[in-house]
Amino acid sequence: MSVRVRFAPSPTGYLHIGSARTALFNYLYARHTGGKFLLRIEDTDLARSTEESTRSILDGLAWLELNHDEEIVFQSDNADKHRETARKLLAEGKAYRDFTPKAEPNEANVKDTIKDRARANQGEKNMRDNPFRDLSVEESDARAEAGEPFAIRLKVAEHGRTAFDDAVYGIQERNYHDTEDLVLLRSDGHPLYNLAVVCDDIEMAITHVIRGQDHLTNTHKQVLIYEALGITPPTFAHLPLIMAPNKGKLSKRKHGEVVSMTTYRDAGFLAAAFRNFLALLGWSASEEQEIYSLEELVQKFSLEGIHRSNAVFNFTENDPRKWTDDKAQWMNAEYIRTMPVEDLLRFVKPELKAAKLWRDEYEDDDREWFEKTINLIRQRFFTLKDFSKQGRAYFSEDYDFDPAAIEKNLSKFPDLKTWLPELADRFEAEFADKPYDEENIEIVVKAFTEEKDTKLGVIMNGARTLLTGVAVGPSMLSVFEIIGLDRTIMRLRSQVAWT
RNA sequence: GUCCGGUUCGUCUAGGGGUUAGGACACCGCCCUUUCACGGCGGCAACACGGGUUCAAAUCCCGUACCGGAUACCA
Repeated sequence: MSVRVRFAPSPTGYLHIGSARTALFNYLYARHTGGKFLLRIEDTDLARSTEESTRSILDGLAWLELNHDEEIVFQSDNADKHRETARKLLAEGKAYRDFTPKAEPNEANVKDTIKDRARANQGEKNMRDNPFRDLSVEESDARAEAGEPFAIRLKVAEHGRTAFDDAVYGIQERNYHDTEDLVLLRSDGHPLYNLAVVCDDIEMAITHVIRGQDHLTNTHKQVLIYEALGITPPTFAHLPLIMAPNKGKLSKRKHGEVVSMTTYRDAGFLAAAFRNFLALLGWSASEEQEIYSLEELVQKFSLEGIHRSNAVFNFTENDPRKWTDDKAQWMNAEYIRTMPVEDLLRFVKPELKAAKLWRDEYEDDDREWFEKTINLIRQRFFTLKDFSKQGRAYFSEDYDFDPAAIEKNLSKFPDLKTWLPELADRFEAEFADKPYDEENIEIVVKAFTEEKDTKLGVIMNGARTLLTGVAVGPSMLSVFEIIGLDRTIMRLRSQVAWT
């Protein structure tokens, strides 16, 4: 039977880094096995689901290039089928009506309330003590017909255990004793998560459920539903969780945008690099290679390579340099400086366009210059943003001067205020009749340096500041050449940086 | 509380009876260089703890600690 997996996010926010990795693993497994990667939006929680969130998640997946097969399934569209299934189980005596009035959840802190309640039970709670569990069919029917509201709960047997062989965690067993008679259908008629998931997974013919480890207990409940339905459950593979630096939960509320996929897109990350980084969080091919193309990931991915322990997404709040995981930043830089230039150009173009630095000539008349420039400046860049920020001076006359660069390379050497314009004159004279290339530039600048009885670095770094606005970059000889004679002369004469 | 899971450098990880416990990122130092966040070389740094089993344990077993997850008419 061919593999069918699904990524099933609930649209209650943007695409979280953990969800993105789950999607990636599902995608890789599907492609590796030649199966299908399906998408299902779990929007059964009407109160929290939003269309905007769905769009944001879809955007995130599109950015990561995790294209799904077949039509997107919206879980809410299947509510009738879910209800039908619940009624079927009720009719078969595998579920029962619970007429207990619905308890309103404490809005403020649902999680804590639940935890406190569970703790208060001291683990002594009998999961089978629901008074309506053994209500006679006649009475149950009568009360329902009389219009009394009820929820439908699964009737979990007194003795026995659920068991499944997790592809990552191995054999998982749980006594029925520890599982409550879970609610399948709310008293307002809305199907609940566990029921909906099972129905849809069956409907979609899912063969492998790959999802976060936080679903481990849900899986036992779902196995129960499969058993009640008489259907063989799919294979489960639970993924270790991605934690915050303090090993606590990585949450949208506490950690903000670092966990959102769109943040990385907007910060100038390459999808390929981030995908690569994500793939290595909780999975490895048991080898030392770390840079993988998508094709390699697809080829090497296996459920066996998934780890059992949680991974930390490492970043330091309030440290701009380490706002996100170091390795993710390094990997992005690695991609930027090593990928084929032609590929990189496709990503640089929209970046420059967005910054209003793009000129169509870069694709025809100036293509050679453009490619050479990108190739030169990418060596020290970390993100696509750097092309429009640090690299701005290569594409525009309207660029800023980094105060630190001025301080370091200009202010300390007041002579440069007259020397640099002088160098401009020298360039103008010297290059009137010879090629403005690195070799000749070096000769001229060195001669100039000797005349002024100063160090080469003083002239070079002063020029760098004037020509590029920043203190870092490629070899100055290359910079002179790539900026071109006219712009070099103009910028060396300019006094704006000095004011 | 109860159930479940986990624990190798700061982080991501390799190794699953005999290894100088390997790599990557980060950090530090040196080199290259006109500066530099490129590059090169090097350094720091880990088997949670306690018992077993064994000639031999990071590796197998048990316990403890710690961390995490779940515990809802949320998903």
